[in-house]
Parts: sequence; C-alpha cells; structure tokens
Amino acid sequence: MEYTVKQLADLSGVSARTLRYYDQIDLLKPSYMTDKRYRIYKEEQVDRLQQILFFRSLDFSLTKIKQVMDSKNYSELEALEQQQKLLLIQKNHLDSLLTNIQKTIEHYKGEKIMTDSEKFAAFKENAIKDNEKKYGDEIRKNYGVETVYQANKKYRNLTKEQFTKMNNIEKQLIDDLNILSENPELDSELSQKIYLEHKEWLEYSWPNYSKKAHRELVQMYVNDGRFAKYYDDKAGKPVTELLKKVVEHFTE
Amino acid sequence: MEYTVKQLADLSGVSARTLRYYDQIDLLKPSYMTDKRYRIYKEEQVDRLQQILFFRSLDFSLTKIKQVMDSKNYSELEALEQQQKLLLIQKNHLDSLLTNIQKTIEHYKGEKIMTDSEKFAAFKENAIKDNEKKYGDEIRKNYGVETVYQANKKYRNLTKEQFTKMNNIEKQLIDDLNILSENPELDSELSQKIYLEHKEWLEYSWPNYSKKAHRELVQMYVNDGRFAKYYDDKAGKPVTELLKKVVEHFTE
DNA sequence: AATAAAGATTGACGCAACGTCAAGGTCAAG
DNA sequence: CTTGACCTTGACGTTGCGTCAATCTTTATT
Repeated sequence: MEYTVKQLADLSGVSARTLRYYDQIDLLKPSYMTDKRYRIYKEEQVDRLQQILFFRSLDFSLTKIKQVMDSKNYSELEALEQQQKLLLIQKNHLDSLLTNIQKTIEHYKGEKIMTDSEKFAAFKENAIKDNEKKYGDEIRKNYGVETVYQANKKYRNLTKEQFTKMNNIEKQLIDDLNILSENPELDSELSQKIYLEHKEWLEYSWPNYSKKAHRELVQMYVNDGRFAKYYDDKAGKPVTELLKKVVEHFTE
Repeated sequence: MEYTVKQLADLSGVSARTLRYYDQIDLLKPSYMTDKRYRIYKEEQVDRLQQILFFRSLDFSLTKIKQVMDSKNYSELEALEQQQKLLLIQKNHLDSLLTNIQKTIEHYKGEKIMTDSEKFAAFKENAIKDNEKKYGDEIRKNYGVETVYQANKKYRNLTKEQFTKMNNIEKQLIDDLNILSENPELDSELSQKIYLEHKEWLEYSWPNYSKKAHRELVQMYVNDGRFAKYYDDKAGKPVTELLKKVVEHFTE
C-alpha cells in the first residue's frame, strides 16, 4: 500500500505541511520519491508516524522523539519517566498559578481590594531606598524575594521583622554555600550550618518541618531549573546541587 | 526619580532586552527620550511595569495584558476569571497526559526492568574484565564510574545494553581525547568525533540536547574541580580543558 | 484531446517573547 | 584623551507548524 502526502495526512489526521516538515527535519522520511519528486510513504512509515504521534501526544519535543526512536538503545522507559518529571514540574507550576489567581480573584470580589500599587508599595520603598544608596545588587535581591513573596502565599503573614530575618538567613546561606563549594566536605561544621540555615529558613513558611519533605524539596530544586537558577544566580555559581547533597546528608 | 534601561532592568529583575521589546510592542513606553534617544523611565512606568509583571506571572500573554491595562472599561476581574479558565483547561490537559504516561510506564515496567543490582552486576563484570586485562589503576577508574553512577539517578532506568554502551562511548571518548591531546587540532575529524561522542553520551541522560546547554556543561566541568578530576584521572592526564575547547568549537 | 480541478512541489513569512550577538554612538571617570 | 560601562538599532535563532504564493503534475470532466 502506497500513500501520497495527502493520503497519509488524511489517514493520520496531521496536515500535509506537517509531513513535509517531518521530512525536512529527518523525523519521517518517505519510502521513496517519484521521478517528479512526489513523496511516497509505505506501511513502515505509517507505523513510524503512529509512534511519533504517540510521543507527540505526550508533549515530547520532536527532537526528543527523534532521539528516542533513532537510537536503538535509548530506553523508551527512561524517556517516558523524564517526560513525566517535566510534566509534573509543569503541573506544580500551574497549580501555583491557579492558587495565586484564585486568591487574587477573591481579593477583588471581597472588595477588600488592594490596589496593585499597594501590593508593591512595601517593596518599592525598599527599592528606592536601596537605589539611593546605589546598592544595585541589593535591589535585585529584594526583587527576587518579592517574586517568591508573590508566589508563596504563606509569606503573607510574616511581620516585617520576620521577613527581614528570612532575607538575612538566606543571604548567609548563600555565602556559606559559596564557601563550602570551594572545598565540598559534607561532614564539616560548615556543611551542618548550611543545613540548619536552610531548615530555619523553611520553618518560616512551613507549618511543620519534616526531614522527608526537606529532602523532597531540594530534589525539586535540582529538577526544576527555576529554583536552581534562583540559587545559582544569587551565588554567582552553581550551588544548588551542593545544597541538595548537604541536605540529603543531614536528613538521612 | 528617573531610570535608564539598565537601572529599571536591575530594579525590576527583567532584562534590558525585555524593556526594549515592551517599548517596541507599545506595552511599556518610556516617560521620554533624551536627545540622544536614550529611554528614560519614571515612577509611573515603574508602577506600570509592576502591573505588567504581575499579570505576566499569571501567564497572561503580553497582548492580553495590554488589552486589560489599556482598556478603561475592561474589567480586571473578568480577565482574571477568563485566565483562570484557560489555566484550568491546561491543567486538565496536563492531568490527562500524566495519566497516560503513567499507564504507559507501568506497561513498560511490567516487562523489562533491569534492577539496580543487575546493572551494578553488569558493570562489575566489565570492571573485572578490565581489571584482569589492565591492572590497578583500572580499579580506580571503575570506582570513578561507580561514583557517577550513584550520583546520577537518571542512569537507573537504562537497560543493561544502554548502560554498557554508555560506558563504551565514554571510554572511547577518553581514548580519543588522549590522542587528540598529543596534537590538539580543533578543526580535525578526531576533534569532531570527540564532540559527537560527548553529545551522544549526554543524550542518554538529557531530556533535550542543546548546544547552549552543552557549552555551559563543559564550562562547568572546568570550573568544578570534581568533574575535571574525574576526566583527568581517567585519561591519566589533563584533558578536561581540551574537551571544553572541542565542545566550544563545535557548538558555536 | 482539451480543460479544469485537485494535488504536488519548493520557498518564505508569521507567530510569542524574548536571548544573543554585532556594529557603532554616548557618558562619566581617571 | 582613553577606557569602560552603558546606550542605540538591527537582525537572526528558537518551536512546530499555518498560511500564502508561484509553479508543476496528475486526475477528472467535458
């Protein structure tokens, strides 16, 4: 059985353009070309396309699909699990967005509306002060914290003092991580200090601390690039992985 | 208070490029331009930017943000509820993907899993062979592999064949690096071979290969003594720096 | 057989939201 | 007067195609 582009398109539900594109990126090549350069597909290609569409339906990138399908020894299972991780991260992200948007909507409806400028007012105060002192870095830090502040509703009940204290602990944490990274010894006092600092920091926003949750959290840090980036940027070098190791060391 | 592009960028945490882009699409115009066409922002724009970033954090498109903010009679509440619906749809979609992928994974697992201990055994088999052939320092080499093996959970779902293949690729890579280091010519076939080997090796554990990430990784190798030591020990001489140069050469 | 309709081909631009150079002006500091 | 930091405007790259446009080839109808 042979198929032209349109026939295969109709058969599979994708567009002809898609098939030409897949040919172009070497994801799905026709069985052969006629002398007039028409693409002809056969059963083998139909099968392959089905596979492709299966992975695509799971939101695999075309690049990844190619890797998985073209490499004999690439484990499909592993690819699936990687993809699952990615999707879980996306889901977490979506969930937090939904929480935020729900809160915002409630605010509006409750007519206890904080104007947006009010929401940012406290932060701006800091920004302006800092700016006048020309400590550019500090501004960025505060802004970073502000982002977290928005994302995490739990911060909302902190007093100003607590908030400041959290910031200081975090700062110290980053510094210590920086130092430790030069001589990464998990069994050191510095290492333990880091663990305790991170724990203390967490306890400002966690209802009840558990080692298990702590371990899972740092695992998330590493898996989710946004967390890693947050810490790595602050430290000026990659320290997230180190933090993870430290925490895992003391939570066993 | 007046801000240049950089200052506002630092203050807000977005890039200068983003500000220029927002100007370009008329989302955030500067307060005025100097005679030299420098953008100058004032408080009003800072406020507006904060509004923008707030909506952006909820995954509003920039187009939508513009609509909401520029239209006097466009209800923010309505927009929020609309966005909430969109996010819920996405969430449902994600949930169904996750269900599907979970099912598929279970299906796979029902059939062919290599347990960690089995993999470890396979690895040791090789190690012993090598040990018989080569001698003491081979043992150290294999301990190195063991460390990496433990450190990277991603390896855990590789099949026996894949695991072996990865090891072989890495071995070949080291050998090639050794050869190249005697006559370091970045524009050679050997050099390219090394690049491709390292890439292939990475793709066993990376969800998405990109040249950018590849460059960053080898930069890491050099910066982080632990990585460098790993390769240098295996090669018997310092080759990490060379690997970095090779990769950078082919990822430009 | 002539003609029209259907389907095929290869470009090439467009989209979203910027990242990342490149080439070249401007400004404050030393 | 020279750095060096910061500013400007292009313009290409990214992902997965949709959507013309211009130009054959094949098939169907008259």
